[in-house]
Amino acid sequence: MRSSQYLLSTLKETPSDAEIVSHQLMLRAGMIRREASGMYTWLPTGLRVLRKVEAIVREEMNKAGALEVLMPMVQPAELWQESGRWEQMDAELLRFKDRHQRDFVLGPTHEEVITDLVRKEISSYKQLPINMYQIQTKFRDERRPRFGVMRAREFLMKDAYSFHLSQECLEKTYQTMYQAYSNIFTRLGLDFRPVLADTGAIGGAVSHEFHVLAASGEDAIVFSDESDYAANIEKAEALAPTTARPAATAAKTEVATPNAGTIAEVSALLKVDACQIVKTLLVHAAKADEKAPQTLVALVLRGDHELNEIKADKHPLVASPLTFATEAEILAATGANAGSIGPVGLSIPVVVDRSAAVLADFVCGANKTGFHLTGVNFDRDIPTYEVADLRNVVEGDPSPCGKGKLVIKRGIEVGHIFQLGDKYAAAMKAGVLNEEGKHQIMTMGCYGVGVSRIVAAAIEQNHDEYGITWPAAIAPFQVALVPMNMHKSVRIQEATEQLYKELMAAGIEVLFDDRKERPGVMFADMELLGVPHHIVIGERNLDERKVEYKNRRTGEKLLLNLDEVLATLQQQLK
RNA sequence: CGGUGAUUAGCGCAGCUUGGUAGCGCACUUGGUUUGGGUCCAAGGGGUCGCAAGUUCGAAUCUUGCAUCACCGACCA
Repeated sequence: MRSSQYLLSTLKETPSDAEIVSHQLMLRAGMIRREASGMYTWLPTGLRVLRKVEAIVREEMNKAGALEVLMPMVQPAELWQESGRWEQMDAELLRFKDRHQRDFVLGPTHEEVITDLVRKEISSYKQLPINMYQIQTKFRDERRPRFGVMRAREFLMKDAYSFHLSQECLEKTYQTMYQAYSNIFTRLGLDFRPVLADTGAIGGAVSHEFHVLAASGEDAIVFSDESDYAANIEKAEALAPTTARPAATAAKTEVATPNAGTIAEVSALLKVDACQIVKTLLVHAAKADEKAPQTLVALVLRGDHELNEIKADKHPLVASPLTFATEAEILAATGANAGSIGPVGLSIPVVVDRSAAVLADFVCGANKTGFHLTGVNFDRDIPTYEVADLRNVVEGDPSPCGKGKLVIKRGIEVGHIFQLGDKYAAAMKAGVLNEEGKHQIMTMGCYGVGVSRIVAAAIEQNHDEYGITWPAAIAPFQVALVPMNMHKSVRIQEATEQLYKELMAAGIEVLFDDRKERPGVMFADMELLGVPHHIVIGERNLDERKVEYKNRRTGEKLLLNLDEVLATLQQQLK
């Protein structure tokens, strides 16, 4: 490709609304342009990278025995009504009507469509297992799109769905997919980790996420420093402390804490460490039955701990989805403002985190605005309560696997695999005849890869002060030809044209910068784009029939004879 | 959806307080200059100042409403 016939569209300045480095570099390198919030046009350079990611995903899926299909992006509402997700999913599901006033959705995922397909096409156990996938645009009307294509509303995803008669068979395909995903991210040249994950709204029992490690990652993932345990923080269990609760020694005392509402303020005012204070969060309670008015539940945590909303959401007393009480509800239930509430004397159920439950003589709100209690003890002062795991683990906690302590890192979720079970197949009555000739509901797995997100994640992990330093497998071009002042020198032009022809003939993806630009402009653009191998052709070395090779990532430079350029590059590209 | 902020040329921004019909840098066009790290000089093209209404002789500037965008939070395949 000659850059004079290409759309480089590089920017010298960083657009002001791009926050993270991958978004900034994708804009500056001319890879994407925003069309609306969370919706992007992929320019030629961006699309080249996207297609390479796609190709690797496709190859590995095919190798793993999955069959490629292409399902419609626009889906009829009836399927979603049948699975129950028409009601379950909120505004994230973009709904609209056609000219006949029939309801449709823009597909955020394809469990419904694939299940519908399979129940029509597959009728015998002999056709199972089957694993089908597609690489397609998804639309999720995110409340808050951000970070460019990292969290876009419209994005490219590879989604696969497998169907089985037995759990054993599902587990086998799950393992195959786990391996295929590891192969994909290894080939992409990314530093990634598979971690145990929560199954979330999609349902199912067992699930792993594949994370690319990056400081800008939206997810916290935890590792054991002594075993291979790794999990999303949402999923990681905080074990109950092994130490017994000390005996109560202090009397319950009310102290005035005017203007001290937060844990930090109370801690400073009373000179008590945050881990001896408990915080109380009021959330809406699960309805006992349709007639019961929705009331509240108090969640009690140590002052230095954070609520894990997934765990709270799953607690039987707590309404799902988890919602916090309003100021007015808090006042009505406790008689105090949010900054002064505590578990003593409440008339609503109290659920205490395991770590908070072993505290003695602790501090909490007095349920009286502007006052706290010191010397508070469970059982003595709070007769009825329940203990549960409610908090996020913190660094240094014992690993749930029993070996080692936890370390926390940040990750970008680029893949997610689920053992779904029969959730969709049962709701949509997708079954086959088994060996006994009886109708049996199938069990499902589903497996997603965020193809467009991978492009951003790869940049988060591979950049420097000059621009992108692509892993070899997904660079938009393999080699940049950078002639110095070609328009002034016939022999440079001839040498470069010759090299271009030679490299193209060898099947190498070359970007030939034939613009009438100064050297600095060309160097800056080729580095911004992150082309891995640069060949600089200048008068200086041409006297000895030599050109300069430069490696984008390592900065390594070599002087090459003109006739050894191709062989050297082929060696580098291996 | 709550909070905060923004919206003036393709990009980055100034002008707004104190109303008088728009400017700077980059990019773009032309000519020259320079040529191994985003040269320099000159001339030029490009803007219904997000939209609408209001106040006013006069609005980018003041008022009101709306829209869009971003960030923080909530939410989340």
